[in-house]
Amino acid sequence: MTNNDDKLKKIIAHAKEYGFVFQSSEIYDGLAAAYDYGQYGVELKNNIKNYWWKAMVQNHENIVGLDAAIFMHPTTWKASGHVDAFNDPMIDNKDSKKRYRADVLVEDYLAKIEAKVQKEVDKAAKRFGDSFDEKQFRETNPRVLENLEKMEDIKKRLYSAMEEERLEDIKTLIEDLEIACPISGSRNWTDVRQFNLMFSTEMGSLSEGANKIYLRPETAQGIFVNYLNIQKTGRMKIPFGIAQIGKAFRNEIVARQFVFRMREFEQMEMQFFVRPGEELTWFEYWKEQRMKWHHDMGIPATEYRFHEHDKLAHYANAAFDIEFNFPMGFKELEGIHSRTDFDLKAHQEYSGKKIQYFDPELNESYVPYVVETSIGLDRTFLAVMTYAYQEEKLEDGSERVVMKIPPFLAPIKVAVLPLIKKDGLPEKAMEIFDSLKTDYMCFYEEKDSIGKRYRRQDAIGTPYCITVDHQTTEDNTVTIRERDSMKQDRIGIDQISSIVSERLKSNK
RNA sequence: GCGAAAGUAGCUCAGCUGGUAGAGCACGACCUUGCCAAGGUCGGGGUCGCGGGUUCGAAUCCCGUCUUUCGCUCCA
Repeated sequence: MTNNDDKLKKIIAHAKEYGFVFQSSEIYDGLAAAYDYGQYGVELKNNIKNYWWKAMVQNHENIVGLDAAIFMHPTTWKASGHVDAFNDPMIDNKDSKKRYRADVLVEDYLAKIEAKVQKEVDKAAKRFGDSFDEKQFRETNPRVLENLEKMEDIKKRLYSAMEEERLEDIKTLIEDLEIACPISGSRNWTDVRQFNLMFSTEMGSLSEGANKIYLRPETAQGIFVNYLNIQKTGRMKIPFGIAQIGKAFRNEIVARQFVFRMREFEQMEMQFFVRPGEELTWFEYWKEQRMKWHHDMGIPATEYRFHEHDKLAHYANAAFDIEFNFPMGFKELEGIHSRTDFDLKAHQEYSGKKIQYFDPELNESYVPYVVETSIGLDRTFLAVMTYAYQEEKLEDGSERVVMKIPPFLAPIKVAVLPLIKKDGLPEKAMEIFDSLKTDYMCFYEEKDSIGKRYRRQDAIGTPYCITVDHQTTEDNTVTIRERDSMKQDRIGIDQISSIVSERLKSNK
């Protein structure tokens, strides 16, 4: 446990020192749980995206891409269920540390008054027998009237405060009513806070005046609302998929563990539309496909495992996670969900547009079922970093830190290094650098000793170093050093490109 | 949100009971060397997180505040 905490810390420190990941707005003391990808981080991230896009879109004739806007019509989130399920005012009791929905606390209080009234009514009913007129009793009995009036007053205050999101007023109401925590019995409350998973902002251009609009909490809805567009313009036949890479935003109360849980993060999602009834077959198919994608990356299979959800979300009828062995243990990396027709049906209902597919083989129309694969890009990045980060003891007793990033994902593929910075070696090396740079991300450096430069490339995971020495100027050969084995071969300059490209391919 | 810890150079940190800031590494220039983090010379860089208080004098003591990290809570 301690070792693994250390490992995460080391990865974070290494990521910063070598330009992979920086704390957001660091010069202003940083912003919690927001990170920026630096010069090498962005390369690694782009390579991961590219690997995914190729595997999903390029290699499937029936999957196409999409890049939807982050802003979406507010009704989208009503249809998806995000607005209702996550728009509650919450309040914490400082003593019991329990969190409650503030409006529910007040509602419970109202229910208690109502129960009191009911008791009064029941008592009267018993007393008067058959001649009892409940309506009349409620309208005339002073004690009942007083309570009913009180309830009306509370309701008015609560609902207007809720409607206009005056959170302080809800708290004042709770204080006025002297509502205590059912567990601790204390009235030591925090302020009421809106606990919504979605970030919101205003968009002034909507016709109904300034309107609340959300930053999407998942990329999936961008796919669902474009289902008709793509199916029609692409003449897509079921089964088919739509893939998308993009940012999503969730206002998590606690976001931590480096890039594992951030409030702004990037997802790579594919929604696969299938015939109703065939979704579980496709679910199995994608489960296997996605795991294969991870294994093909070059990280040992033992670092991954499946985890089945025992509690299903409202939209799903089957759900598996692919978990990765992060420094903090096995955690979710990707989700494969059978989302049924929940989303498309909801959008059909809210938009009034018919979202149906006419299946010529079955000769019938239906709302397609959806199998989703949704992977966290930042988490995949962290998975690669976790696997790649290695501290090695060398034979001579010295240590090196090497990022064993799968070569095809490495930020820099080739570093070109003149052995010394004179005798025309830098010029020769620059020539080689120029000949390679259009095909690969290359790096040129002539500062410091050659050993130091090798170690620096190890630290950013560069798989190959080409060293130009005096012999190069005589016979056009260089040495190529391999990152993991540290072995060197002497090869001709004209062989570099084919050797490198061959080895980069073999890893995938 | 609650609890704990921390904040001094790019990084890791030192700075004892108050006397106007240091080290190693890193960085820049030059010299020397030349295949796995070499050596030398010179140099750049910090209003010690921020605000206030005590004091002749605060990185140091006191109060407040912000931020980060960890634990708890939460988690479609």
